[in-house]
Amino acid sequence: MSDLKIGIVDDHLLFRRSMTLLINTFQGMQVVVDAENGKQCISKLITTPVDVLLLDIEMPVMDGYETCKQVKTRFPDVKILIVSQLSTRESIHKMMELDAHGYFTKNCNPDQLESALRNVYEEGFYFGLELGSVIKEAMLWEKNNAIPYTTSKSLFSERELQIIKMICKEYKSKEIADKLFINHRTVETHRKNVMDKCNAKNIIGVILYALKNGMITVEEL
Amino acid sequence: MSDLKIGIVDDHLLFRRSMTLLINTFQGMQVVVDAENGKQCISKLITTPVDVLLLDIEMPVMDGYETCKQVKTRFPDVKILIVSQLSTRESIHKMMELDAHGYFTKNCNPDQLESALRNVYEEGFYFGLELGSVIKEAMLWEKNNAIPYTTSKSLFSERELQIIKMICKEYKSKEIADKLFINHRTVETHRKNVMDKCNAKNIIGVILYALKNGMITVEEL
DNA sequence: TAAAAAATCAGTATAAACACGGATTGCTTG
DNA sequence: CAAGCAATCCGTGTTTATACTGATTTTTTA
Repeated sequence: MSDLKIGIVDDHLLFRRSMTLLINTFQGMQVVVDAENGKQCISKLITTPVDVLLLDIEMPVMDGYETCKQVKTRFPDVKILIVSQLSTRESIHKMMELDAHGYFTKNCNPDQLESALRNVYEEGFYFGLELGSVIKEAMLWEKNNAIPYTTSKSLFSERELQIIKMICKEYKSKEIADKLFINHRTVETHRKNVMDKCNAKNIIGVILYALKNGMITVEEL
Repeated sequence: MSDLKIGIVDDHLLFRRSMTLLINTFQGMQVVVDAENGKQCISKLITTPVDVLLLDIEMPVMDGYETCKQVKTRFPDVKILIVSQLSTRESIHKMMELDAHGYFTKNCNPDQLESALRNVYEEGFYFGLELGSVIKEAMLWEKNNAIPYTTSKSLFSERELQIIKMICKEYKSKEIADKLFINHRTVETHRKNVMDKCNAKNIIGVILYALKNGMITVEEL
């Protein structure tokens, strides 16, 4: 049986190189693709096939979410393993929507990485143990258990998040209202609601809350 | 001659382990200390001396700046090499104030890491090549050259940054004024000034500008 | 299908932020 | 020393955001 071919996509060269070294110490695995962003990754995959792709979420040029989508459609056999600093409900849910094959944080144990790569290839999916509580709750939900799924949803609705992002673009309530064709008082209601949701005294608290929890990123603004 | 003893301080286990592997491939180097934060690092250094300490800036519990200070006073022979995602003027200047022995970003080349470790130990300092432009300007300044240092200073003054941080804590101008024993109109003047400095329409623009440029971080808030 | 949540609109009032002026003090620097 | 800048103070007025209410419609979900 030939080696398991691994690809790494991360914007930090040092991380890529040291990870390559680490992975090459694992029996029967070999890193064959190394890209610093999604665009580069896609073009490399055309000439060099991989079995499992290690994909960072936070990247410039083309981020992990977009890359994941494209790889799945263009190279459906490639298993995708998301690597991230974030372990929020939101980012995990977002990944599940994308139907990636695994997820673990940079805090994970090297042994976990080895099993992650194997599991993803052999069984098709892997979850880092450090995400246990989140996964447990999701499974309980699947079993129609007492813990309702709604409690684990994103704190903000899509609309609210949209408005928060526009506030970050320095738009005033009136301007946002005009762009969304709604009343400016509605925008103000949304502002009030999101402030209540995260116990913020003003909208700045909401923005920083969203940033801390990865609902929005500095890069996208 | 015995091996160069290296210590790694970073909150990401995976990064520490893979870096350890990478460094151990370098001739005459060995990682002997591995800590996930400044506190743990200090206690480990008491029993296990190192020659060079790889120090991450962004960490919970005790960050890189504080750790650097403490290591320098308690273990003056240890050379400190800062590893960071940031390569802003501010963070570099901050490091220079702390009198660390080297600085490079996580984007650097593995070969650079090897030379960094050697240079730091043998010559006492190292700068990553990717910081070239910043260093060049700093050197030109030292030579009393045409490029004035003031043009490369942080956009915001210390006072302004202090106030921006307090705004992020959801304090109102009046509350900030009370805490700093100044007039609330003065705080408003500061708000106006920083908005002008980065062409922001409101204070939210200033906060996001500061975040984008690493003057403040989501973690510290 | 009934209940819950999200999205919408709105009145009244106050508080806070921002705009545009101007000014003084002290410190650094060419 | 003159110029520049940071930090401080302030008056006047407008705009925006927030507080405290209440409500309807549509969508989602249990």
